[in-house]
Amino acid sequence: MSKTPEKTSGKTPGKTPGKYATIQDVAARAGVSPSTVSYVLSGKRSISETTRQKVLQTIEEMNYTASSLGQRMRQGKTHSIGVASPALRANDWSLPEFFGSIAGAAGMHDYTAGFFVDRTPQQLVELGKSRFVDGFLLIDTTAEDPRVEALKAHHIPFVVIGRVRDNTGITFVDFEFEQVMQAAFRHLSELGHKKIAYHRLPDRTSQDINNGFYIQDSLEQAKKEFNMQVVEQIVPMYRDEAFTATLDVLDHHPDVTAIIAHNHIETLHALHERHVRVPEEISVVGITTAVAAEGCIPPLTSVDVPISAMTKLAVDQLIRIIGGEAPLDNVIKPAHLIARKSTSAPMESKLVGSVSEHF
Amino acid sequence: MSKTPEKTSGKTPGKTPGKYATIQDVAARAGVSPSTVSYVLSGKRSISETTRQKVLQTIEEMNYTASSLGQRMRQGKTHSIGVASPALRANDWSLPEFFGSIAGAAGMHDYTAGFFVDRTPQQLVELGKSRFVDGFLLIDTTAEDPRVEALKAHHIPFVVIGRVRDNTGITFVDFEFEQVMQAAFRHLSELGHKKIAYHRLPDRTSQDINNGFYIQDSLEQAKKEFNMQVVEQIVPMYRDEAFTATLDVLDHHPDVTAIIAHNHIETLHALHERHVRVPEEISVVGITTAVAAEGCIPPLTSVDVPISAMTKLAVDQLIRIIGGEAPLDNVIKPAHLIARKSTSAPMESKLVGSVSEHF
DNA sequence: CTGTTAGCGCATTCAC
DNA sequence: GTGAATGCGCTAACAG
Repeated sequence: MSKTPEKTSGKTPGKTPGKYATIQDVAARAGVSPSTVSYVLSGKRSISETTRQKVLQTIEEMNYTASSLGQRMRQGKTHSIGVASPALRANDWSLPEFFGSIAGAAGMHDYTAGFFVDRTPQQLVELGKSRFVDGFLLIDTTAEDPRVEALKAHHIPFVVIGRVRDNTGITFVDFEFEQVMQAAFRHLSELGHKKIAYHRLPDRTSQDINNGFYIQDSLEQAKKEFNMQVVEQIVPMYRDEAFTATLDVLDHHPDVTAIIAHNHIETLHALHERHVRVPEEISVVGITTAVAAEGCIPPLTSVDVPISAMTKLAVDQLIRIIGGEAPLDNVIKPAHLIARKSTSAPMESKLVGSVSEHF
Repeated sequence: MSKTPEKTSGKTPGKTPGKYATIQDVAARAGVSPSTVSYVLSGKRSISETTRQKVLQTIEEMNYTASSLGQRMRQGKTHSIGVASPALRANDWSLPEFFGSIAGAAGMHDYTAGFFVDRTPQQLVELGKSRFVDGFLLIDTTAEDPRVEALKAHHIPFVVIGRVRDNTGITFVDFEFEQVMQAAFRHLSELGHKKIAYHRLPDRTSQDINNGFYIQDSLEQAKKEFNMQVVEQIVPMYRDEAFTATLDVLDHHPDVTAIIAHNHIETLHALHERHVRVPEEISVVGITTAVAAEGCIPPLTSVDVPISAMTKLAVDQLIRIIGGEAPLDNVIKPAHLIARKSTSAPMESKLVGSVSEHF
């Protein structure tokens, strides 16, 4: 199959505008009007089979692909959404899943996702007003997030992944963090655990990240609901302190039979280093994604955060809003604990008060 | 009047019902022509201070921001680049730095970076031909990468981060992998190490990922250049096998005084588990990013891969190409070993042949 | 069933 | 120094 050697011959002789054929070129060559070509492509009205074939063939011959620039211009939309994120954490293991799923979800709607790291609210507003993007996905929101106010004030479409303190009038997709601890406590309680350790987030984190609030609340609720002794340790998320904290539990709280960990990786490494078998000697519950949990040794019992599902939903909502449709109801993805291989009934000998009873 | 009686598109001065003000609106209100407004904004020709101020003030009043849609249309460019990546590895620690730096570098040129995960060469070509993006950054290229051929055949601008087997006529930015082993060997040799272990990549990986070739070559060179005993172990990148391999070294090669590791995380964990002190008892050299290396305990001596610098350069090159300029010369970022805290002189008692000499 | 036509918002030539 | 006019490539409203 030989490609047209003379690229310039598509239109007026001597004219070499862009290097691609336009819909006009195709129409001229096929002897029809531009709108016919457009309709053949979009299928928005019926075309006689004869002309359809002719147009299709010409498109093939000229190697034509519709310019999204023209389409975007005509439609007044950029077909791209912005993901506004604060500085990226260097060791966030959920990031690949996060990026991948956003890019994938956007792609299904023929949208691109562009990433805007660490931009000011003002910059985001400019990006929106200039229609550089059609709207934003906001991630890692804080309780009082200035980006939310700014975008709202300028009527720029956005969806929050997470929540802020005052969620009235905003569209969000979040995880049911207020049930996380109950789910974990319930599971451990049913297995017979009486005394557990929890790597609590430091207060500053709790205030900065909105999830912090919900998790703290959830912990208080769980403590009321279940008769469980809890050793609380302040452990910043994503830091090596979780390693030390775990060793601390082993050293100073030998009767603890389970650990609920935000940073399960470090906890597992610490236990492994001390040759403490999981779950035979101690159970571990994480809060992470299914992919990460299944990758653990042993596969981690975890309250799974459905990142892909959440981002997909968020993208869907954003595109509804961009398209002028009313968004669906806000969704808080329920927290479910998935029992994998890192939890079991506690060792008899370690059970609180059982030492004297059994020996 | 036009045709539609109700579809007043905001042409009436001072009123912008739901849409944004256009350059026409501003011009009308300021009593000048659209081109004047345009020139005030672009500074591409001189404007009398009087009108300049008036226009600027009107822009302020009407809260006008130029539509990038119109600009893109006029310029024939989308102002967005695509990053074409195979499936994202779930535990690639360099990903945040990678994404962040690409987004940042693109932002400096007023470009967005969109991520296209796991697309076929054909899909990428369509994306380019439809001017959905202006060009591509190709990452994780293989020796014979079909994406390269496809994009080249259709004259779609692209830059490779990495290299392919035949690099004639393509623009790339890469790291000097062919010097990595020499750098590591030299450092260890200077410290006095005589016998070391290397976690070699499996052959299949070497063929799939172009880096593999260069690293293997580098290893052969280094073995010739330095008088060093080398225990080679096949270890897939990014897998737990590195953990086991490290334990193997400890168990079966007690006289090894240093390890060169592609997957330093697992190696460090294994050593930590066995209570082997780094660098007192064994030295470790990694091949990773500065950020990751500095985050290690102890801070890792490493042949640093300058991800941010490479991506920035790649983005710059791509944007030159998109703009019709000739790209600068291809760059291979030199491999430098940065000595941090994970290497030191070997233990006297472990030195090959030294046991009998000293005791 | 198909063609004509009018913009989408902007940057840029050409006139003055 | 400034304004008027011209498309960029496409879709959709309006005629046939």
